[in-house]
Amino acid sequence: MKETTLKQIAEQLGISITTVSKALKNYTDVSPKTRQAVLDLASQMQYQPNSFAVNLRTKESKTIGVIIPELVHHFFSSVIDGIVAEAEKYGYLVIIQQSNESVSWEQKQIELLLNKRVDGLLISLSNESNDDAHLRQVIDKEIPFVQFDKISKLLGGSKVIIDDQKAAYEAVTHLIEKNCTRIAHIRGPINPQNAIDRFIGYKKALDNHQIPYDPKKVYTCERVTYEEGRQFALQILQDHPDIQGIFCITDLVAVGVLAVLNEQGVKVPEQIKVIGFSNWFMSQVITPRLSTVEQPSYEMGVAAFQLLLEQMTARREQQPLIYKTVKLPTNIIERDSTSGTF
Amino acid sequence: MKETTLKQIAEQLGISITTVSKALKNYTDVSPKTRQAVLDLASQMQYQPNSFAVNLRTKESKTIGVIIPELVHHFFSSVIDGIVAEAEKYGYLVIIQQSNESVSWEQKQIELLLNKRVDGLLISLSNESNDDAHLRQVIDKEIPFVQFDKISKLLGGSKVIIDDQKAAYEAVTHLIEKNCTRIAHIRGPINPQNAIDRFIGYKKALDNHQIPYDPKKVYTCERVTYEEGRQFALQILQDHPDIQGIFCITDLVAVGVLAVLNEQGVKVPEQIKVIGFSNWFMSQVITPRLSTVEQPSYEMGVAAFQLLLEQMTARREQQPLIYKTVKLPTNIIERDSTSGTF
DNA sequence: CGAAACACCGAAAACGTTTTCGATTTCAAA
DNA sequence: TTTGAAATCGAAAACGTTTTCGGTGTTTCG
Repeated sequence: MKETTLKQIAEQLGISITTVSKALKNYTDVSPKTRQAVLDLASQMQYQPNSFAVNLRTKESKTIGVIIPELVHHFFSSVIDGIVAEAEKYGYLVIIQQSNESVSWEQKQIELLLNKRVDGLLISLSNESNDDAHLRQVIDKEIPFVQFDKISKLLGGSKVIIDDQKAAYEAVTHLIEKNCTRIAHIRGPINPQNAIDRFIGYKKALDNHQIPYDPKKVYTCERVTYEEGRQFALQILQDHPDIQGIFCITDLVAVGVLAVLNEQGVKVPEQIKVIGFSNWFMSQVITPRLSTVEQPSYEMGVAAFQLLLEQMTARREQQPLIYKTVKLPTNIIERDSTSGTF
Repeated sequence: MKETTLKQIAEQLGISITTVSKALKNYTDVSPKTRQAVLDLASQMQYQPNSFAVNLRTKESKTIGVIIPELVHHFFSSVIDGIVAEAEKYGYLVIIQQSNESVSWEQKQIELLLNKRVDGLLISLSNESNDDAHLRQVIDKEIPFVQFDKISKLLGGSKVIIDDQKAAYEAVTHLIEKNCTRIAHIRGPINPQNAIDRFIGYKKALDNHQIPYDPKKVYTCERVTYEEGRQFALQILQDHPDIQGIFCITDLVAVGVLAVLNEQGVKVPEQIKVIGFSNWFMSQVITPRLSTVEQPSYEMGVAAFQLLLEQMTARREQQPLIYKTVKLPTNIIERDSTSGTF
């Protein structure tokens, strides 16, 4: 009925707890004979080390924490997928907490996870997080820590990102190559680095193709929703009836735009071309199928865990933490919403 | 630099560890004066109990495990959302593992979580799981345990489900009320209880409305994908050119169906009406917007945790576990894909 | 004034493991 | 036969907390 412990095995075999422990952990100072006896009895009694005791003794939980804005986003659940899969290979379990795009929640979740004494932390910042005081403590305490996707450039630690500027540049260039010259951008909120970078990429692409930048053609989302996509689409039709291309901060917004254009009888891609970002699953099943920027979400999770693992092993060996930044490649996926030229 | 411990506080104050511990936990046998002194110093030194030690001592981890087939499904991430939110209220953290629809993985994940000594387990079965031997051990060990959504009727423990038969009955009846008489059903795999129940609901609805059941109009998915939706749609158009309604096991499949009908120039809902299941986010943004059965996913997560909590507290108080089954209500959401009558 | 009640505190055990370090035994070499 | 090294083992401490139980010292009441 009760759980098997080292003590029980030791008593049954008439040897010490120490020897049992050593036998199970491949120490060299235990004879082959006793080792075998221990192994046999242990498997027979279905011995499982008590992880509470192991944690206490080793000061490790073999658990990492992940904080993301929202789980119910295809991108994030896909990143998590990658993290969990990679973590599993090394015997780590993953605890996921959501910040709900609020910096105070983010703060709270960090403390929760630190109290649970996770071995490391993976964070994608909330849109609200322009200030990073609550993250400083993580750095200061030397907790292994890596940021992914939505990061703070000012903050130390490892990072896994895509080249948002380049990706946005390519997306807008894609529109330009289709002969779009009047191109609007529905951008993300002010704080997040990736919204900023994509906006810069948009401007650079215009600039490099001798298209004048017009701030009136830029619309700023607050919450990056389907609804906002719809609203801005209407707004754009009203403000710029001659618009030819729309570059959206994310597919969700682009889908909202497409819905409105569809309702208003505007033909896509014949009259207006639309490109999104992130390649949500949804994008390939709507009509017209949405062109977008593919972002390696699963791979991002894998890479993030690997960087974290480096730090965790460094820490175990009392060595200074290694901070790296990994940039993952993106690529344009051309579908119906940008096909053909004007 | 080092973590604050009870010992440090005790030494600073010249009292015993015992008293410090009691002061922090509202024991009655410590004077207000010393209590205050302890509280002050503790907050000043930023004392945080070492959870490893607490776990070991209390034999609780304040952590629960969740096993789902796949995270990257809107339904499941939404359930998880509910679980995490509710768990947080009671100080529980959540570890999520995926079975990838494979029974051997499911087995493996259960063992992983049990080894980590989670206080309870929440499971939604994989499609493969017709056999439940690997779950018996959980029941036998008296681990608090509740199944949700995809359950095994044979297995004990608490359960949170919807009334799949009723929901499917209503969905098909909805089609019939729109004057559909020739109705196909794209069903789920053979094992999962909910696929079976929805199929039964489909048959009952036909039966109750004097429509003969035709097994040729039933198509069985193996992996319940968008692609399968497309394939079966083509098949249906070929087998039953006069079909009027299609009831799909899930929205994802329905979206595949819609795509094909669209490509083939079949008008929805004018020529064929389609209804899905689960109300994925996608369903309200495609054209035509998909009618579906709303399934309370977030609420399912909340309810599942509550049932688990009941068991966990019962267990802590050495009382027999309470097993309950909760059925959550569903309702039909009518959108464009079933609007109008023939 | 004596006894009983009360308020406050601490020693110690326990949870189960890992690891250090010293002790013992064995065996080959001198 | 002695010596030294090698092989094998175990005692004990440590990780940090919780909780039982007994021990003071003080107050209250008959």
